[in-house]
Amino acid sequence: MTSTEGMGLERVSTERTPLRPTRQRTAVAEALASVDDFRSAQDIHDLLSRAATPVGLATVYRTLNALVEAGEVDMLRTEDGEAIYRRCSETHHHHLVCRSCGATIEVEGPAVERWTTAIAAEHGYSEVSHALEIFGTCGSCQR
Amino acid sequence: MTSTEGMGLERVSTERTPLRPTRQRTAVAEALASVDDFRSAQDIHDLLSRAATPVGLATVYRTLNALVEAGEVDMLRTEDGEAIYRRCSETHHHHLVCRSCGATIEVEGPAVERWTTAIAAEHGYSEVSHALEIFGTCGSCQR
DNA sequence: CGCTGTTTGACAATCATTCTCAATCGAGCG
DNA sequence: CGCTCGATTGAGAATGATTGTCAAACAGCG
Ligand SMILES: [Zn+2]
Ligand SMILES: [Zn+2]
Ligand SMILES: [Zn+2]
Ligand SMILES: [Zn+2]
Repeated sequence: MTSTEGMGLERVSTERTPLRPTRQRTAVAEALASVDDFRSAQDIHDLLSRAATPVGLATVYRTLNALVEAGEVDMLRTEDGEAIYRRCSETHHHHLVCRSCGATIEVEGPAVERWTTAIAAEHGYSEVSHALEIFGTCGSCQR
Repeated sequence: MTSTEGMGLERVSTERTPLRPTRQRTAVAEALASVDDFRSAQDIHDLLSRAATPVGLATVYRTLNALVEAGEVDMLRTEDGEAIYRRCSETHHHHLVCRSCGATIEVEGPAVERWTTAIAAEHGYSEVSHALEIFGTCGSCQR
């Protein structure tokens, strides 16, 4: 929660080529940390050009993907297929997203986890993973 | 299950502008009926040009979207954001998809339905909907 | 300082999807 | 039938997100 601290950017990808914590990579991480809902790569890019830390669009995409790989951020797709990103907790969870303002809440559901693996096994599927998002209208957007 | 019978294309969209069952619209519906896994719009288009019933790409997209609107087909997105479509049962369900060959199984989970609405209500979200897909490697693709 | 592998970013290239719009179709009508 | 008019089609252009290119800028190191 301390801005960039603990984001683990300094040690992204414990395997492979250890990424170097450059100015632009930090900037992207900070931008993500400064908002609490999902944003598109272009949003982040705009946000950074508006501020005093311009970062090339290509770099924003590269960094975002690296962060997703590293499990530092969650990525999901809007109705029309655009990728949106959000800084999330490291543990497995799902999202309750406001369809109107984008307010996001992380939720956990052991029952769901159990159910999906059970169903998959039941049908002989292995290496199971799943994607679950809940959409609705949040309290503030209601009235 | 009887090829095109009961696909409801003849009465798509009971509201709005009642769509006319044209040659190309029927062709797309049949193409979808002939496969049992998810296919991209381009796949359908190729499939139709290969056969003796060419249908313009734009029309394929238009028809597919119409069918989705009408709730006749399910659409979901691949990892890289491409839209894929599948003829499905009318009732609410989820998908267990083979990551390798695409084999799809429709599954139901009352528990999940209950959980999502409960969680949403708990956080003051209304007009709740959700998206859940399960991915894995099917039995045949295992060995 | 020079050397070398990494990172960047302006710009071009991809690619799925949508838009345009003139040509074609088809159901109802005289 | 043959005509009319809105619905439909499709070739090709346009859009827009994402990725690829590659030369220039950088960073750690001897
Ligand atoms: Zn809201
Ligand atoms: Zn889960
Ligand atoms: Zn389905
Ligand atoms: Zn399979």
